Amino acid sequence: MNVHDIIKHGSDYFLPNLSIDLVIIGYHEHKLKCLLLKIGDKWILPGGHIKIDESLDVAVKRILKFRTGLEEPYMKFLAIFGDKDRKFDKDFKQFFEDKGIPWGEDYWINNRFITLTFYSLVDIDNTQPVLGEFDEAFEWFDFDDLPDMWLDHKSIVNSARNRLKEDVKYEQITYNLLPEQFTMPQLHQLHQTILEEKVDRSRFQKKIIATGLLERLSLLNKDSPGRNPYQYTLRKRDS
Amino acid sequence: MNVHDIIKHGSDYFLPNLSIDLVIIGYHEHKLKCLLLKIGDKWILPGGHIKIDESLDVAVKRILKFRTGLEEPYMKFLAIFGDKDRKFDKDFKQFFEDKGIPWGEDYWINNRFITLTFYSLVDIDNTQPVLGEFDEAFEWFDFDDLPDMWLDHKSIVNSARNRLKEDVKYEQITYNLLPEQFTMPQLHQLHQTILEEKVDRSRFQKKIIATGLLERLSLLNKDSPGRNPYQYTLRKRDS
DNA sequence: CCAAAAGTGTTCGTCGTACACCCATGT
DNA sequence: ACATGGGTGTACGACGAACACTTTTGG
Repeated sequence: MNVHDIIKHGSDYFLPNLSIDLVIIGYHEHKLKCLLLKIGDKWILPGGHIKIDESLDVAVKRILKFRTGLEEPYMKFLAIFGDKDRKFDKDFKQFFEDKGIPWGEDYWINNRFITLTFYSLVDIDNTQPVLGEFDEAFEWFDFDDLPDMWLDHKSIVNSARNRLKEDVKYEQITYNLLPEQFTMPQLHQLHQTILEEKVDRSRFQKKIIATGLLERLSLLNKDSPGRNPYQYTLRKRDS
Repeated sequence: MNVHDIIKHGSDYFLPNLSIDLVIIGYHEHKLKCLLLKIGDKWILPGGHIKIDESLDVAVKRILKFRTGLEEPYMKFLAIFGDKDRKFDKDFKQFFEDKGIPWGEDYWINNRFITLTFYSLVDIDNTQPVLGEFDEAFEWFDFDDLPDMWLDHKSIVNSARNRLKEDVKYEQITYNLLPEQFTMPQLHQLHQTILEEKVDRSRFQKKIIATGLLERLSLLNKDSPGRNPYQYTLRKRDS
């Protein structure tokens, strides 16, 4: 099956009214980032569809792996978007006409889709984004500086950002945004960025260490002034 | 459109691969209950499908209202069940053959469905369940004493029960399980039932009152021994 | 030696816990 | 009067918040 066939007859391969959109979140230089793809002059969330004979969780992992190259990324259900007027027809018409690609009202791609959204936390430096057939570029955008996006995709991104803020309070999930080895100041700064507020260093460190989830490694040699921080890594499960 | 037409050609009216299942939860005599429908010799969760030109939230409210008669029930998203082998074909074949109703492999009802599940909290005494075309009976089942159910419906019910336990810790939602006016001992007992553990009366009362969400009304006249409890009701929003 | 960064300690207040005590009602 | 059930108060401890202090490094 080729891409132009899918645009037209996607229902032959995929569940016809469902789509999956991913908010892939990274962290770089004290900023939360989100991976977007450029189609035409606007940006879009990476996503895909569920094969007719494919379980949902398999589909999500397949799409996520395809987009990031990661084997076991952290991933969590975000929300459903099911409005009846949620269609991409006008945007696609514009795009395909600009590109000189055939387009028709009855193409599958113009269907009304119910979208299942997931968010994923990744280490940017360990991620190799992959472009789809129509994607002209990818870019990690700052959450506070999003470009023009298709339809309601900007609000999906923002709901993921708010959701992350909520989840961090109850779950230990932020390690996924950092390299395998990281320092406490790094983790501390990350939490402050996510929560958008100051967090007491002393208390933070004690709380994190008290969970027993981290393993303290050797000191990191910096070349900047100040004491060298310890490095930490997520403790193995079976220990 | 009649029901036999829908079984066969449902895709003409509904999104073809999506279904909605509802875990409708009530509370009676210190027990959490769940509304189930009898089809054949097994029980099933009330549910329905999304019309082709209908928003998801409208669909859920429509189905919930149809099943309970309630205008504005409390409702919350639970989970998605999207396994590829999730089909009802064998059960339906059995049922329709027993009933002498025509059945064919290619009927819509045999599709693979991705199921969106929601849970709802209702006041049992204020709820009038409605039977669908094939439903032989409805009944409020104790969570600890569920009957034989279709497919994975029993596990859906159990995940709703666990979810409720989690949600109660962070949200004030339990009022929906009680009549409009209730007493503090009632609410206290309800929380103990949901959490399946003892809760200190004194602390509970102080915490609830401190939220400022409740309005204290007149005393309730009991005919049992002991002091008369105050009645409470949920304070109006705009006050 | 000093500034900067990392790590640890101390004090204080708030809130959850457990329990005791007081109040009202039917028998 | 007393058992039963409902409402409130108190003493204790754990934990979060704020801030101070010590340790290590580069310049």
